[in-house]
Amino acid sequence: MAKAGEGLQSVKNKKDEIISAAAEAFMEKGFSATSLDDIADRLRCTKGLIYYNFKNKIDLFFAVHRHSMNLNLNNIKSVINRHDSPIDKINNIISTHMDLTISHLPFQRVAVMGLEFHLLGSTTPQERKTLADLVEMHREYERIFVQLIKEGIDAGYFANKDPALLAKLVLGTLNWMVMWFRVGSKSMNKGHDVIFEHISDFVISGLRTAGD
Amino acid sequence: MAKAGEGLQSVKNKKDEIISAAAEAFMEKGFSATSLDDIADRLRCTKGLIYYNFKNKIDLFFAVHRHSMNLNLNNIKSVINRHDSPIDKINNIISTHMDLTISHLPFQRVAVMGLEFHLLGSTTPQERKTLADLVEMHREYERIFVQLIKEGIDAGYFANKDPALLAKLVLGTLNWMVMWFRVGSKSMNKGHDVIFEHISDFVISGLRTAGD
DNA sequence: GTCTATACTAGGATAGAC
DNA sequence: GTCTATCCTAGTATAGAC
Repeated sequence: MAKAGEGLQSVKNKKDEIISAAAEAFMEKGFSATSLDDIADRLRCTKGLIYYNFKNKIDLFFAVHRHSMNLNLNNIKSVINRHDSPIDKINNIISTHMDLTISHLPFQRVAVMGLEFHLLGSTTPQERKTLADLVEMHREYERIFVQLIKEGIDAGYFANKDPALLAKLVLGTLNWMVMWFRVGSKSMNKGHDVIFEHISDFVISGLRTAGD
Repeated sequence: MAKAGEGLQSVKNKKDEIISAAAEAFMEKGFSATSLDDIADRLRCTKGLIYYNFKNKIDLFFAVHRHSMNLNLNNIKSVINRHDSPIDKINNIISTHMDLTISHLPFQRVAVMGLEFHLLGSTTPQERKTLADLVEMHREYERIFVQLIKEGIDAGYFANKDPALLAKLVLGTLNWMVMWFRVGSKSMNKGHDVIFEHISDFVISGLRTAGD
């Protein structure tokens, strides 16, 4: 199992503290329903401090979102740079993704929320640019999956189907975890390793599409 | 391919019209960010009319959510009542779910949103009851998947793994469609049938977990 | 840097005309 | 039934004290 989330300094500056608190608040209520007072309350400070560190609410959300994507990309890249076989790479990338999900649930929730953020029309040009950057980070993340699947197909491990579609299916299975995975949940108390293994098996074998 | 969505009268009363418009608005902006004026604008009426038909905003959202779940449950039940083999049933339920997703995208989006609605604390007892009902409908829907997977395992089609977990993985793959599927999207212009087939293959083969 | 005002507005909700 | 007018709270954002 890959150790995810390293490379984050645990001594945080104020900005990082706000980002963490915001991630938790956004996870619980979503972007619009979360007030800056909600976030400030978690930090035992007032929203004045938030405005000192961030331009406004959407700016803070973007910071959280960017933090999530950096976390994901850094971890996943360190995995694919190892010289493993395609099938090992896929296995590692899957377990890294799952590990990130459970270790940083609030950030993963925000990453998913941000993905839904069409944020149609009402954004300023500056915001649009930031949003485009973030979307590009998601694309980059997805491209890594596409690439690995492609390699797996070329190596004869996986069925010869559209890698772009397959990547979306794999990411669907993995990302949906944020909907049902709860730390310390009783209904799913097998222990994470067993869950990880089952999910990994499901995805790999889905990619093989052997049966018929 | 199952024909989904029949049994909805196309001559709608006002309540249904509002529900449809609300579903579209909620899909675009989410619950909190959607104003009643947004919904009223789509209908070319004023929010007065909405308040005449629904108690308040959350009440309207619940109505949309309930509508979605009824649609889903009715369609899916008509499929499993046919006397097919387990493997055919699974195939049919998957294609029905996908068909519902693309035919009623706004409602499926709302169903997913509603699922995220922990709506923590701030709800009234009455709202809590409604919310519990809706969650129960999701559970019922999921139980159908669990049951079919169980049958598939017993019949020797699928790997002997926890059906509850497998159902979550299957539903993850399927539900995640609402995140990337766009009607008339250019990037995914294979035609729906091909996409359906690939998704179906992926899921079925994931359930088999044959490989090792 | 952090907090305490306080300004300002969007938007949920209601009363009452038609 | 549907709309107009209005109320009013919640919550973003800012100015300025400390």
